[in-house]
Amino acid sequence: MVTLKQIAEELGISITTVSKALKEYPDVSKKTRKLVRETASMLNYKPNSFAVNLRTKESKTIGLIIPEIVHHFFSSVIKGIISQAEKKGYLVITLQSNESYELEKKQIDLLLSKRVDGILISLANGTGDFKHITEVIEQETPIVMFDKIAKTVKCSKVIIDDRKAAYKATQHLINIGCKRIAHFRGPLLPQNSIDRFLGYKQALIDNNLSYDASLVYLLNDMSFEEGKFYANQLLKDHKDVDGIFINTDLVAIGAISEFNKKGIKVPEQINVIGFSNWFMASVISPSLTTVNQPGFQMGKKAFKILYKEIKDRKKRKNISYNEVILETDLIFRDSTNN
Amino acid sequence: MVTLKQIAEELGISITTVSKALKEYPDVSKKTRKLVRETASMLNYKPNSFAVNLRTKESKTIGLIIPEIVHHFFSSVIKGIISQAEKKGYLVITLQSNESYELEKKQIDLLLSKRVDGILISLANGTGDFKHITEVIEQETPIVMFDKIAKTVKCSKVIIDDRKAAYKATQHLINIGCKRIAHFRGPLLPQNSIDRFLGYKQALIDNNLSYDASLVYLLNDMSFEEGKFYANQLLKDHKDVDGIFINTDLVAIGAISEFNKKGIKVPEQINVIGFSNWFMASVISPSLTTVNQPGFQMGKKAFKILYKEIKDRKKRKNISYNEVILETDLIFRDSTNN
DNA sequence: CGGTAAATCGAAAACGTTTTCGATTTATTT
DNA sequence: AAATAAATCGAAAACGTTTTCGATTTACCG
Repeated sequence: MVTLKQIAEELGISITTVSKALKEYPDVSKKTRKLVRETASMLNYKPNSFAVNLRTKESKTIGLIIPEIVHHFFSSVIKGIISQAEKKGYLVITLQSNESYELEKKQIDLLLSKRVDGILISLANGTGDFKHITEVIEQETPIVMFDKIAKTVKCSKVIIDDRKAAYKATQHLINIGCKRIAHFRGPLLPQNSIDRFLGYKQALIDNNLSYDASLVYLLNDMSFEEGKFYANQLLKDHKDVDGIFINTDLVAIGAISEFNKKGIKVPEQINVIGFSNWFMASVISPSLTTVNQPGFQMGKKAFKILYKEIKDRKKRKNISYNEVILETDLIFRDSTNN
Repeated sequence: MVTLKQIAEELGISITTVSKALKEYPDVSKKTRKLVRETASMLNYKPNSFAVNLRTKESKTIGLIIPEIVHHFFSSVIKGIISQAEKKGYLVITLQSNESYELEKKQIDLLLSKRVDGILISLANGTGDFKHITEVIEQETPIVMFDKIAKTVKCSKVIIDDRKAAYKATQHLINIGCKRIAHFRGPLLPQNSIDRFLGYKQALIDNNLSYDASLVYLLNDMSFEEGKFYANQLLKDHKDVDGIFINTDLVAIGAISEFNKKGIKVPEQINVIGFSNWFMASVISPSLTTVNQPGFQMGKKAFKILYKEIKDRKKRKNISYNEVILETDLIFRDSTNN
């Protein structure tokens, strides 16, 4: 591997001058600059990033912690982050917390000890304690949370308004004439499940439809099978239900599949709205009306904010936390009688 | 940030001894070892990885280049790689080539200049020239290719036998009585499309079914819409087709969706087999018979091989290239009349 | 041509670690 | 107690870069 020293020796000048020539310092003549440039590219010189990192105290690398990689929404976020990072010359180290608080903590430590320039994180469902996050902030390493966040932690965030989105979805069900609307909700953590539930409830109340707790089903693993199971359960419990707002598309698809099997017509007998706009939502039949969750944009935005914080910290500007709420919209398809 | 120097000063001993005490060197007494350990953890010492990298010339980081992150198969591979890498103390920098040869080349350069310890890559569809890969090998940076590989390049590889898998799928169609079997094939690159086509063709020939080129449709973007389009086309061109082997699940799902729409019964009138076993294959109706492509395992295996090469190179052992072919199996579902 | 200003260069320190090898201390043996 | 062996320590170089600041050279002006 060729170093500055070798170029210097080749030309009989000092390492200093070589270094400066390669990075537009004003105190090196055009002649030697050109010379250095030429021999550098001739020898195929590549700066040793280990040395650069040590010297400049930054690695142009950020860490990313995601609960689950194999997931349409999250992989879209990853793509957004990576694409934006690459534009700014940053690389992304990705880790998966597997929805485990313990792993998440270890991974934060790992990233800090690798001295990444910043961290992007979407919290694991099980995470209820945030000391590992606040420690990052105290260490002055920029961090921004996205999607699954901790409201109480003071740092930048990029989210959607789950409550509002759920409200709009439920409102749509009401607008098209539903009177008895069920909800398949997610677990008690993360916050998103709660917010979607609250949006659902609020929409009912605001439209003078009585809120009936027995119409709300608490799911655990949010799987296709669970969708089928609770769809079946719902049919047993409440014959009069004419609409459901479901926490996530996969479950909604399970439910629709069960309805199809049982001969219940969607949307004629039951209107179904999902959440996320997974790719397959457009592909099943009937296609699924759902809330579009802009993963790619969320990733881009999250990186942009992190980038700004990294730059500000470098300039010793006092950083101000940013909280961005991305717009969601309802995608109208065939599972609702629009 | 606390350094070895600070610990040394704190205890009035040399940096050398501190360093040695922290890494099980035999020439430091148990007493001082204990002392150093204690103050290190008290001061929350974390070795500066930039310095460690510079000194040891390795970063415990590998690079990963993937054509497309938002993709069930590839995200499974990523997950496999990251999970395995973490076990061995390696971090993974992920880049997306977007199926572009030019980007792929740049990203290889980027990773090399970051001095990753090794590279994992699945080639972009457009990549027909492999100089950027052979350069990596010449630079003595371990590299292993997976899934979309270059057969002519001498390095370790992890793949499935696309040809065999396609053969088995087609054979199944024949076994259940299909006489006129169509094929929706992928573009001329990557090699995988070719191999799947060849497996299809071979199965026909081996079973004394004449190969009819007009039953093979060449797709471009492998999308849901294309699946619908060519399913429609097929119905117009060939009324007698009773089975299709389709290059990838998404297209197969498009085709089934079109058949459903047109009132063509699957599998009664047409048997359909896909490829990949995407998650949604089990979710549509009828559920899709398909070839299971073990992404997670592929990721794990690819990292394991890379890891071995990294270790071997460090020990200056002469490395031998490894070519692993993972088993695939046919998942029998409702789109074929089994 | 002398003197000043501007342009150009390089020595050296610093980043924080690892590791070699020689020095010193302690323990063991005769 | 002297000699030897074993245990313990530390100085210093090295990894390759960046950057400060002083030194040297060149250009410019009167």
